[in-house]
Order: sequence, then structure tokens, then C-alpha cells
Amino acid sequence: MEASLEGIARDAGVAIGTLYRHFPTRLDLLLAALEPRLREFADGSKKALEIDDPWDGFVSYLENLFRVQAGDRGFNDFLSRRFPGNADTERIHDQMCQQIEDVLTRAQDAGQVRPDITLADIVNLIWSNGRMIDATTATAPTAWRRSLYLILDAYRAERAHPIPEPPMTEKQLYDAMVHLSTTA
Amino acid sequence: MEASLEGIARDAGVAIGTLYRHFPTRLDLLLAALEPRLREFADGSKKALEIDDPWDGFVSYLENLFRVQAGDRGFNDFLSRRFPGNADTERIHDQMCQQIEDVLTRAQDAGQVRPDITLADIVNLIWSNGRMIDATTATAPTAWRRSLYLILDAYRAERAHPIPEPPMTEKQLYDAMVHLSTTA
DNA sequence: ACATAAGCTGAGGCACCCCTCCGGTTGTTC
DNA sequence: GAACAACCGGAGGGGTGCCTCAGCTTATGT
Repeated sequence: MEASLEGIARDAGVAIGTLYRHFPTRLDLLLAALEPRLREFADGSKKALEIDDPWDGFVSYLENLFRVQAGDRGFNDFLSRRFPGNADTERIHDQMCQQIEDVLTRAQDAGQVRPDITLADIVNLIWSNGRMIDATTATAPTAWRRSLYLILDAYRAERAHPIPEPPMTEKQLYDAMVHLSTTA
Repeated sequence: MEASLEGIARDAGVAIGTLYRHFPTRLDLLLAALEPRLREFADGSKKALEIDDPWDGFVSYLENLFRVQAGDRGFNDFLSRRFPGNADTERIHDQMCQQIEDVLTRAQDAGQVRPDITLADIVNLIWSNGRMIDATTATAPTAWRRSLYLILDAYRAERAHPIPEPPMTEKQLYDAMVHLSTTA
């Protein structure tokens, strides 16, 4: 996301004008580069959704998400942000959010995930994981799995203690994601 | 950490040369700006360490840490990174790590925090929290408390589930922190 | 009052980066 | 093989940021 377009053109062995010709905006390029990842992610998600046990499905969904996130810096950057005004990315994000809510609600209805968790908490998880991946891919590339399995113990219904802070509202969450796309 | 020095000088109503005169490097400036935060943090830590119950002390320590982190972007940036070669920052970081280990070990010895947690896991927490704060300060400034109390449920010793991934080694952790100071 | 020190300024050199645009190259079609 | 379209290159204008340094201003001390 922060890569220099001139550097990308150089690495691609192509002039800067050509890069702009094919991808008028940085987001166009990112989306094109992300296509295989999005497919990979979708495949994993499909498998996760087919798992009978709701808890296992929930875990599998997150593990797939985090794995793909860890494997691609662009995807990692993309996941945490919203790009208001771009219909493509908004659709992708909306679909993901819907999927997360589905898999989460199913596990909650089964009494396996604590009921006070919301989509915003999972997005938090994505942010957190993204930062961890930034820090560790170079030096401890599988470290993200540890924090995933650790946080899962917080999500189990039977271990739940009350949380003295409400989840973010939908608007707060959206604004936060937009904020990340304009600053960090 | 990413602020433009020229912008800082402008905001301070001073020429760029003057800024450089007082603070030859960006790190010098950061440390000077951070001094009150470091003191505030130290005060809170002291109170936390005086709490009798090891679990409560652990919680209080983290809550203090996260609160200060949420209140100051510079401190937030500073916390996640290591600046190799700078004796001052290395000392501060080493002290913090030592403190964290103390408060953590005490709670583990009391059987209140699960024994498989290490310093590296707490540093993960700091990274995660830092990212969350970047995302939410503008829109949901107290959201960090929620994720703190959520993760605490994962840290409780009772009914802990095994984690299929070892903690980072000391070297991995150090390298990751240095990595963040040169890239993100 | 004068010398010396300390402090401040901002232009300027260098390095990136973004994005545009025009001239040149390659390909296609009849 | 001519006309046309599609494609590519890269110089260049505009912007920002880093950091230095020569010259000016303001203490300080005797």
C-alpha cells in the first residue's frame, strides 16, 4: 500500500507511464495484484463454512483469514482499511463482513462463542493480526498462529467474564477503517 | 514518529535550523517530548506493582500501559519499536521488559495467569493495541479497553487450552521490534 | 562599550515521489 | 504497405522531506 509506484514500475521492468496506463490508480493495481489472494481466501472460507461444528468452522475461518493475511503484504494492508468511493473494494469488504457475521453468529447460537462478541471485535482482531504480521513476517513468520489460538481462549463461551466496555458501533468501526486508509 | 520535522518546526513557530540545533536527531526530540509520558507511565506502574493480588496487579499494569499508550501517539509509536544503537531508548525498553516479566511471573507463580505466556506475548499485545489505537483514537477513543478485557479472559489460568505454536524467541522478538523501526 | 559566545534563520542541495504528456514503437487491418 | 490504433518510454513540472551552513541577531561578561 505504501510502495512507491516508480519503484514498482522499475521492479516490473516497465516505464512509469506504462504502469499508469494499465492501472490508473494505486487501488486498481492493488486489486489486480490481490485477485489470486482473494480467490485463495474465498476457497478457504468455503471450506470453513462447510465444517459442521460451528466452533470449528469459526476457528477454521479465522485461521484461513489470518494465513492469507500473513502471506501477502498487500492483502494485509487491504484488509484493515476501507476505501470509500470505490465500489469494488466496498463490495468485497461488505461481503467479508457478512461472512464473518454469519460464521460468528452460528457459533454464538450454538453456545460455543460468547454472545457479547460482535463484528467490530473481529475487525479488531484483523487489525491486531495485521500489525503483528508487519512485525514478525521477517523474523517469526508463523507467530500469528500463536496469538490466534491464544485469543480463541478469550472467545470461548465457557471462559467469558464481563467486559467493561461496549463494542464499537457500526459507524465507529467504519470511520476507523477509513481513517487507516488516509493515515497509516 | 512519522511526522515531518519541517512541519514540527513550523507548528512550533521556529525555523528548521533551530529545531536541529536543539534536537540533532528525531529520536532526541521524541525522547524529550516523551518525558512526561514516561513519568506518567512510571507512576502508574508503581501503583500497579504495589497491589497485593498478583492478578489485579497484572491487570492494573496493563491497563496503565495501554491507557498511556492510547493518550499519546508518540508514546504509542515508541513502545512497539527498538532503536538499536541508542543507549537511552534501549535502557528504557529493557526496564519495561523487566517490569513486565516481573509482574507477569508473579501472577503466574500465583497460578492466576496461565504459565505458557511469555514476555513476547505481552509485546504482541502492545503491538496489537498500538494498531487498534491508531485506528480508533479518532473515532472510538476508549475502544482499547474492550480488547484488553477480552484478551484477559485468554490469559486466565483456569481452563486454558494448549497453544499449537511456541512463543517467539528473544532474538525473534528483538528483530521484529527493530524491523518496525525501519519500516512501518 | 566591546568582544565573545550562544542562538536563530531560511535558502539551498539532494533525494524521493506523484502524475502527465508527447514523441516514438509496435501491431492490426484492409 | 499505408493508415490507424494501441502501446510504451521517460523527461519534466510540481510537491515534500531531510539536513547543512553561512550569515544575522541576541545575550553575557568584563
